[in-house]
Amino acid sequence: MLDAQSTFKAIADPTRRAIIGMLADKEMTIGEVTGQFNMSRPAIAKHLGILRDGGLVSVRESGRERFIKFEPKALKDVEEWIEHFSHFWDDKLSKLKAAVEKYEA
Amino acid sequence: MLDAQSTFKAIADPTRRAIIGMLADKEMTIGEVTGQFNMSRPAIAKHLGILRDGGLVSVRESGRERFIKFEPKALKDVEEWIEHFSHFWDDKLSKLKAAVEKYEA
DNA sequence: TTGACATGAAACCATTTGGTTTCGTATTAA
DNA sequence: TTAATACGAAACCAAATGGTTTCATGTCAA
Repeated sequence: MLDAQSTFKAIADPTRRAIIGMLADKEMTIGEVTGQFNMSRPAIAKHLGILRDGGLVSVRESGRERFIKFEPKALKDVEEWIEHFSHFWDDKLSKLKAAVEKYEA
Repeated sequence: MLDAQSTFKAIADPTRRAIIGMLADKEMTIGEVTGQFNMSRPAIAKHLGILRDGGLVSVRESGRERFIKFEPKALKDVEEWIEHFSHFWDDKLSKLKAAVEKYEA
């Protein structure tokens, strides 16, 4: 069902945000991700599990490896929540952008 | 110093996101906010403290009351982190928007 | 086929989180 | 002046969080 809560929880941790940043560039195995942190593999695996619960990554198994891939949709959902408040910092230019969006739709 | 971490932590809780939603409309006292939840006042006061740590609200004292006000800047910071990944769902139209933004700047 | 590799899973631990109740203290209203 | 109001602060608690170590298992390579 991918509820928003699990996504917000997932991005609340700095290690997990760093992982997302790495995975945005390319798929990585759990071992490769672990190599980027001073932390045990099980700890990283737990973080990846939470990221998956939050819909932020998917897993592809290949032999004994697991390739982790960034899934942007969940992040887009968070962005849309924030957009509810964007009129606070939106100016006229941003309203133009919104109009353009509407035109496209 | 308003580090991003405290802001991400602040919005990770559903009660706190609900509080933000209410405060977007108008300033409220701690008692008023509490009245909207089935939760004790100290619990709400703690949430408000975390929101303040995250830069999401400010407090104005007036007599025995504390008026809580939504502060959008911190949310904008979160949005900007997400924007780092927006090219995943951006299409050509969004690139136009980006171009317009650049033109303005 | 044997050993190294990549991972899952479980048990465990300290700290943080999200809540409570209780009590103290200004401030306002009657 | 007295009582109710709006809040802060402290003590406390259960559960969640973020980490560890240990062990088991399937897969690949020599």
